[in-house]
Amino acid sequence: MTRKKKKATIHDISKALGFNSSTVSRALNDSPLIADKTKKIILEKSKELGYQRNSLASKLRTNKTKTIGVIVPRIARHFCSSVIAGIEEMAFDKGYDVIICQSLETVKREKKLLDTLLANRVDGVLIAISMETTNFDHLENYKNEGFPLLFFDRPCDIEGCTNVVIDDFKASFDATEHLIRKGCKNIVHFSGPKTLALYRNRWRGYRAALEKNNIPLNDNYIFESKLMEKDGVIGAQKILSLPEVDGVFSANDTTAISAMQYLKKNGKNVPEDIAFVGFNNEPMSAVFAPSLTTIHQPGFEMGRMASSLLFEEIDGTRRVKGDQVKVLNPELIIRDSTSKHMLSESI
Amino acid sequence: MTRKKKKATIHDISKALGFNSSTVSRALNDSPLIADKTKKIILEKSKELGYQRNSLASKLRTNKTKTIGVIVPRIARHFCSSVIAGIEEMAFDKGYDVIICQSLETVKREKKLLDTLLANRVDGVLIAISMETTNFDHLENYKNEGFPLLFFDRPCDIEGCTNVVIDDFKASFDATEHLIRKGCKNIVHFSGPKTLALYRNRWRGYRAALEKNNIPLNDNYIFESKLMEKDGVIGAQKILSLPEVDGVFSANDTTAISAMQYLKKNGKNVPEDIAFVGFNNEPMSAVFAPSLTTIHQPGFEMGRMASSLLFEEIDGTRRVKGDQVKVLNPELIIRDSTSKHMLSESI
DNA sequence: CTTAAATATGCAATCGATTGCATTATTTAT
DNA sequence: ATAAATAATGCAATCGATTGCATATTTAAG
Repeated sequence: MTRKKKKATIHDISKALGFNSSTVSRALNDSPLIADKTKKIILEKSKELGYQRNSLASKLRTNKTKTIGVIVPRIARHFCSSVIAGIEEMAFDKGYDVIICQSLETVKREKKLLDTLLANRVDGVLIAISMETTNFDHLENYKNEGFPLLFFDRPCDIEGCTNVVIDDFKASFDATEHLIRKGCKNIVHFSGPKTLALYRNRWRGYRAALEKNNIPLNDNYIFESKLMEKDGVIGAQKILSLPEVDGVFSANDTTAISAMQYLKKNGKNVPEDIAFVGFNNEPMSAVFAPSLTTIHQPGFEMGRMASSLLFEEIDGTRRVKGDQVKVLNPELIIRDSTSKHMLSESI
Repeated sequence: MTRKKKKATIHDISKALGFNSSTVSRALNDSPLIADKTKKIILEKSKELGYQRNSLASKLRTNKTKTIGVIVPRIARHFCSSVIAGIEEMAFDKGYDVIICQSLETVKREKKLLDTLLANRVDGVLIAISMETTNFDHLENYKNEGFPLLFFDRPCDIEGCTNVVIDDFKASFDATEHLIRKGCKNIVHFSGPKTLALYRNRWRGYRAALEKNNIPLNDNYIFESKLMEKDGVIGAQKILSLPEVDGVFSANDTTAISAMQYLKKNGKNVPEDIAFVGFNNEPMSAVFAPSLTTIHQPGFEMGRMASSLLFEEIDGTRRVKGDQVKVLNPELIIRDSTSKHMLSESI
């Protein structure tokens, strides 16, 4: 009873009507070769039989899957899901399907997913590599098969690949300078793994802002971690032992908030004692008290941009030589966590 | 140069070695029919040629895709992504691939996604239906094809389908009674669309708790909406015109927090003037001040449970007659938004 | 040293849709 | 009215892997 019904095929339609299956196929694809009258008959029969194209067969034959793969570290991450939203919108317009996967920040899963996508012959892949990914062989191999591969958010220097990123350097520069303008002199930076270009760039932006404002660099002020919640607590503890610290620029919001919570519990006031700037503009950052000044990344736009570039590559409109980089502009969102020292503001 | 390389097939291996392609196929599938010596030779050659199975061909031939589809309203939602995490873990163990899709709460997309999954001949589908879904024909049709279909979170009464849900009634009952114990007498309920069984159950739980405690029901206290952020603002405005209200049980956290923000801005104190209980245990609920008392749903567990039931159905271990329901237990997480009136606590 | 049994490999059909080329039916032009 | 052009349909190969059955090879048993 719940036995899997055999689904109708073009051959069933063909037999039922006396047309050849090639005619049926063409009719269902609305080919101009087929007479309108015939199309109508075939379409009706196909509805009657509950026909539905077997994509597997079609994809096998045509060697085109009209499907792209997307690998993100974690789909629950607000930024990732905005990018996905952008990708899906664009893909929908172009008639592509999207397979979404999460690497959970591990290379092992990343490799496996890439293999699966390849086995399913997706037409191209969009990827934000995992934090663990320091060796790029699997990505290069994939690229060498001749399939379009495009990096977003976390850039990667592979011949023939496009990178779509935001200007992390500028964003971090602005964020840090904002702290400086608010009067901060001793600014800690919560950095992610420097193996990722993205975190290196944020770190560079931070340093550049200090240098430009003649504030000496202090290596003790750089806390490198995976930027998880617990790393915020660890960071806050370190800060408590550095009483001169009056500002923090964190490379993500989660860690910033976790640190602020810990500091608040331990008698420090934000922003009066220590000002905070985060990165990512997570929903919780607007809701936390004090609300967190942070960098908004145009995730949705990035998704649209990345996918449209990928589609151009797939249909041959665009050829990538060397490596190409598209840079999107982030935006500093000023909130309460940096509202101190209004006096020293230039406005 | 970036030309798509033709990928090696079993026939290439077969030609290169002089074995028949069927032997190659069996060898690559580690069939006991093939001599170990031969397997080794074939495996080596396949590596040399960079062979990778064409899943499309394999799936077409075997009529088994080893892939399941998951449709959720929105992958960014914390609860959804925990369910997905649970599903992926289980699927990984069983050697299944997972295609994740989001309906964005629209029936139109839901239908389209179901079609696409069907066209790709997934072995089964897990779905949390969209808020708009009041007509179940597309789901029944899918089910009638004889494919396993399983509902989670948002139950749906279709012959032969299993539902995996949490006990919304009990959770809401507990949540409401918690407010009552804290001394609330005039409790508003933010409800979702009553077309969804889930929200009906939460509403029933709320009513039952009031009845049990001899608190009169008041229809003016039921605010029905789609539970978006803006609905929290609307709810808060209504509350301001009902000065006797001293508690709110919201069917989700987002709306609760948005309402609390608005009330705070307008001079009301939470929990002193109005206590709040939410639903879902979103990350931001722990971080908002005051932190929100809420219902935690075991999303991860639900994902594991739902997918393992689906796999049993796929491999025929389990047969579903009528409709089967698995109920998981939610947990009340008590935080600051209900910390008033400690005196009246029984403890 | 046969014969039966067991092991290893090959052959060919199959899954369902697509498509180049061939064929037939219908128009159009002369 | 007939040749030429155009439109509509059919034939058969193809995509790549799998698998029931047939065949060949080896091993074991008598």
